[in-house]
Parts: sequence; C-alpha cells; structure tokens
Amino acid sequence: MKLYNSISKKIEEFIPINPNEVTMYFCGPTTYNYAHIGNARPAVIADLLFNVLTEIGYNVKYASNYTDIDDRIVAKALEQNKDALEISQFYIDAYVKDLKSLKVKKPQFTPKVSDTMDKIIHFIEELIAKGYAYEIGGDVYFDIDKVENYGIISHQKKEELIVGARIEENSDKRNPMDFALWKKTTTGKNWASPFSSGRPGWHSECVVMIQDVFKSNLIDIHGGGSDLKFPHHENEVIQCSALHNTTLANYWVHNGMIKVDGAKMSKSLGNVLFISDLVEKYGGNQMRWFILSSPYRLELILNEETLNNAVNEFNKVQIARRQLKVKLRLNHIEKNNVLNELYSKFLNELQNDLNVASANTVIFELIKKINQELRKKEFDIPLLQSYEYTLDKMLLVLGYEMEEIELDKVDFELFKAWENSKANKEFEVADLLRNRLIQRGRL
RNA sequence: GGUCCUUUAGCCAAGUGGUAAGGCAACAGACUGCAACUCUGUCACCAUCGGUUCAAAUCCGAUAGGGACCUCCA
Repeated sequence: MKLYNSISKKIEEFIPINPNEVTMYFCGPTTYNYAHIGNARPAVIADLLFNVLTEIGYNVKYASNYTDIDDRIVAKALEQNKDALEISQFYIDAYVKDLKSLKVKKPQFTPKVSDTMDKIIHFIEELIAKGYAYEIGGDVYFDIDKVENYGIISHQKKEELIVGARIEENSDKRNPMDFALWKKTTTGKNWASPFSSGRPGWHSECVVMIQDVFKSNLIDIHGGGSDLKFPHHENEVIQCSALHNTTLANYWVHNGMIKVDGAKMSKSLGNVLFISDLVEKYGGNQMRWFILSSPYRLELILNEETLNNAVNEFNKVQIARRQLKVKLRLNHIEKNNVLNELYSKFLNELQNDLNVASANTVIFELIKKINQELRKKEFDIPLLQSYEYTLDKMLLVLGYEMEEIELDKVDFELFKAWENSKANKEFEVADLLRNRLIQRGRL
C-alpha cells in the first residue's frame, strides 16, 4: 500500500507500527447542524481506505469522533432552550443516517468529547505540569515558545505564522500563536476543572480521544479535511510531541475540499449542500461514486454536469451487473467464487494511494467484457460466473451497496410470457410484460 | 507578505523520460417489433515560453491562469 503523507509531502510505502494491524483516526464532525456534502468526503475516503487495507490483509481499527461540545452547539442550545448534548445527539443521529445512505460503515470506535472530559482535563493538567501550558484567568493556553518543531504538518515556519496570525481579542496570551486548551465560561454547558468552569479547546480533544481509544501515543493513520492541517492538526501534533515526543500518527492524510461550481461551500454564499438532499435527488451509491470520482487529495468540483457524469457512470455499471445476474439466474446458474485476473489489477490501483480513477478503468474493462459476452448466442458460463463474482467483489471493496438479484417464480413466468408474446408478435402484451419486469428491477 | 496545491479533448480523468488509458456527453453506424440496454467507429498541437536529453505531458527554470491555508471550517 502506498499513501501520501502530509508530513513528508510524498507518497510513501505504508508500513504499520504492528505488522498486521492498522490504527486509524479521522476527525469527525462538530455536530451543530446537518452534515453537508463536504463532511461526507473524509468519511467516504476513510471508509474506502478501511476497505482496501482490510482487503489486503490488515486488521484495521478505525475511530472517528463526534465533537459534541462546541460554542456553536452551545449557542444553538441556549437559543432553543435545550441541553447542548441533546442538540448534539440530534445531529449525530442525522449524521449517522446520512453516512449510511452513502454506504459508509460505522467506525468501530466513535468517541465523543463529552464522554472524554475527565481525560481531557487530566491531559491539560499534564501539559501545565510539564511547563508546556499556562493558565491565565481561568483560561489555559499552550505555550508555543516552549517547543521547537512547530509546523511539521502545515510546513510553515513559526515566524511566518506569527506574521499571519490575526490580532485576537484576548491579549493576555504570551504569544499570539498560543492556542486555547481550556476556555473559562459559565454560559451554556460547562464542566468544572482545576482551572475554571469552562470547556476544552478543540485541539486537545482529538489527541485525548485517540490516546483513549487506542491506548497509545502513536497511531498509524490520522486523516481529515485539508483545511484542518492548520491549526487543528498542527496543534494536535505539537501537544503530543511535547508530552510524548511523537507525531501522534505516522501517516497524515488530507482530503481536498468540495467546491460548488468552483466556489467554496459557505453559509454566507448560501451554497451549502446537505448530504440528505443530494442523496435523495441523485442516489446514495451515485453520490458515493461522485465523491470517489476525483482524486481524494484534490478539490472536487460539484455541479450539475459532474453529478450527472457520476450518475451515468454508476448506472452503466449497475445495468450491466443486473443484466448479467438475470441472465445467469434465468439459466439456473449459481454464483461461484472464481476471481478473474482483472481483480489484482484493480486492487493494485487502489493500493496506489487510492487511485480510484484507475481502479474504475478496470471496472469498465470488466463491464465491457460482460456486455460483449452477454450478447453472444452461446455464452461461456464459467467466464460469466467469474465476471459476476469479480464485479461484486470490486464493488464491495469500493463500498457500494448493491442489491442482490434473485429471481422468483413470478419472474420466471414473466420472462417466459414476454418471450412468447414477442415470438407471437403480440407487442402490446409484450410491452406490458416488459414494464412489469422493469418495475420489478429485472430489466 | 508566507506556505502549498493545481493547469491533459465540451466534462470527469489515467499517466512521473520513449512519442496520449478509461468514462460521461456529442456525432455516425450496427443490433432491435418499437424503445431501452449493448456493440463498433469518430473526437487532444498534454496552459505558454525557454532549457536539459538521442527522446519530455512527464525533469529544470520563467510566465500566465485557477485554488487552498495562515487560530470558524471536512
């Protein structure tokens, strides 16, 4: 497996810490609203990465968190006179449903900030005790001047970052680059701590949840959107580096942003597209195909044309698969489990930093072979059986959820009657029968 | 101002030194009772300029365009 690593900015051979095991974490959503299509991309990419790693023999342990405490959540809670965690749970449920519609499997671990609070507070105490953080008026900040290796994710020099740093309202910080670990507040949901009543900073949460889930200060893969490189991931690394002298993860992977007609999705532009709306309009598998249609590290442009492109491509695969299965079942031919040689070609492409475009090329190669074989008067049964098995396996690795097609008595009768009426040139009857078969998803 | 990514046909894209995969769309045929599906065919001076090389989309340099990040952000 080859993976692009944001630390080295190169595609590297993936070598896990333990030979047959992979530990992986992707930053999950802050649950203050319904998930938009941009939120889906890292989840789909992670799901694919999980599948590929599993397929090539690794035992993958995958975690993705819910940031269920945040100023925006608290604001919404106050507005609606509800508990912040109630708001979070509502959007977590919606998010889970959205991801399911995109055929994303639930990670084995889905830690929440609110469940990890004691450990987060303890972690901040430890940073203070070791001299990497300081408290001012109940707030706690990480002291950027105490560390040297700041910038390994974003590849920016500390001095340059200081130039770019915006002037902040809190001028008590020793250095404008210092970031909050704990914020004192009694407005809305808050937790008691040795520093003050308040809420934790975003950057500490992920570190602690990773350590809590994996019981380790170093995991294999950490991912998220490229907009999280700085400051979020940079700050995760520096805390872990200060305390444990690790980069938290050996491989940092970042996906590019989704752009709507060339513009970044934002509330102010009013172009935020929710997963549920898109899935309803274009279909879940189709939206997954769309998300995977562009190299994961680059930006993905969403517009009418690119969406239709994805829908047409997926449907082409789906139609060929259905025709293949119907043909085999009509002839009472069972499934077998013989892999076509195309499969290894397919898997190799995915092992090259998830090159889905090239993997899809192999799928289309297979689709063409299937269509050609189906057209023949006398078809090669073992060949078609292996095509069926191979195609299903490919689609499974890419994570599509395909309907299994089994024919019942009614189907057999309909097909027989359809053929008869065509032979007898009773075309009106034939068309009725054909429509029924289409309705049943057999044509 | 700093850091980084990107530019291949109408669209999505593969390709990382030996002279352009695949898909969508379009068009033309074939198949078909009609339609859908399918099959066959057509469709690229690889942003520009310069350099290295026997050989460059691929390496180097410059220019131009598009974009991201620099404490809200997937």
